Amino acid sequence: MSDVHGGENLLFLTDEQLRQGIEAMFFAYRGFTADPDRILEGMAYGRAHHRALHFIARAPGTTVNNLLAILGVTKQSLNRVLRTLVEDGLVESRVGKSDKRERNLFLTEEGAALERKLSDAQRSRMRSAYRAAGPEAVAGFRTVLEAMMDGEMRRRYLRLKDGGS
Amino acid sequence: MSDVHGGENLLFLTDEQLRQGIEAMFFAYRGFTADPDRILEGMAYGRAHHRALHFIARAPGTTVNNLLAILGVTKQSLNRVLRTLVEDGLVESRVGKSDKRERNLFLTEEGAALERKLSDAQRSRMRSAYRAAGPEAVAGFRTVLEAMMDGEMRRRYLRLKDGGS
DNA sequence: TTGGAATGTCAACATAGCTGACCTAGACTG
DNA sequence: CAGTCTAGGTCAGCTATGTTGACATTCCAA
Repeated sequence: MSDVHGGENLLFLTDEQLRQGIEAMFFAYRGFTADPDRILEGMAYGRAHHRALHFIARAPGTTVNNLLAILGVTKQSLNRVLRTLVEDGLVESRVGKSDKRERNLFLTEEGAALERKLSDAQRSRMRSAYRAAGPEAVAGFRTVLEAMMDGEMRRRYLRLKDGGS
Repeated sequence: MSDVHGGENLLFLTDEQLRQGIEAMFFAYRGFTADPDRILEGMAYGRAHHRALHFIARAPGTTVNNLLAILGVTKQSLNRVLRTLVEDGLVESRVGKSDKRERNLFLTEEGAALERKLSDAQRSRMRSAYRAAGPEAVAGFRTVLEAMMDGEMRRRYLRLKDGGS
């Protein structure tokens, strides 16, 4: 009965607290995407293109299937995005070496340049937020985000994070 | 010069660390929206309806203009959503008392029921994440999210958070 | 050699955002 | 009171991004 009023771990989790977390997530995500969106507006690209560029930059040579799973969209949807990126010379799609059914995706110079531009903008905001909040807050931030992911996505995230490819 | 190698606050912010934060945000947001999305799929509603319901529940009697500013969409876009919610009897739109040009928005019983269902699902995930991460991580999470918002959105968020309406 | 997996393509559609134009009603101001 | 501004609604049309379903191609593996 030492936990009768819940202690930190329960008292803490009022609906109001949770709702504030939900709203914080909503407003913060808007900030999170605002800068790349601004860069992309006017170009014929959107967030979907940004995401594709990001993960190709992150894991050069990744396959379409892998990208599909990371992004969680249908292949038709991804394909439309990928096609425009390939047509515009930002992404190169090479037939797989060991398995020729696969396509390995790479950024061209131009693609890498755009990715860097988007990435820089997004990192810059993240850097400000991290600096303003301090190292301990950042650790907590990461911990909560990880706990919020779906199991499958968490596995992918962790693999990217400390695996590499 | 005591900060010559940056101390915790700089060393910390390698591009790799920042990228991990970006990816964590991406994957976590997917989890964050997954449960309400699942509930709404099949109904004729989507995330836009969820957001409208949420903020009307949060600030009953809010005006269209206020909602517009919070959601950051055009009135045409919001109107389409609001119209279906009113037609379906989930939201009530009352002519303003002091200013009859305004419309004050309220949830009906039915609207409140759906909002609760969506909200419960989303809170439930948030609660698990908070519990798993612990109170200190939660505080850090909130701090970083606040720092990540655009100025205008941060003001709105804080007003909602400790103002009430 | 046949079955199945990986990839790509076409068509059709839904959702949710956008712009621009235009309307009414009501409020405010000279 | 006339004129202008504000809140809201609506119409038309566009874009980006997602969805299904159907189907072709390529090629690995049992």
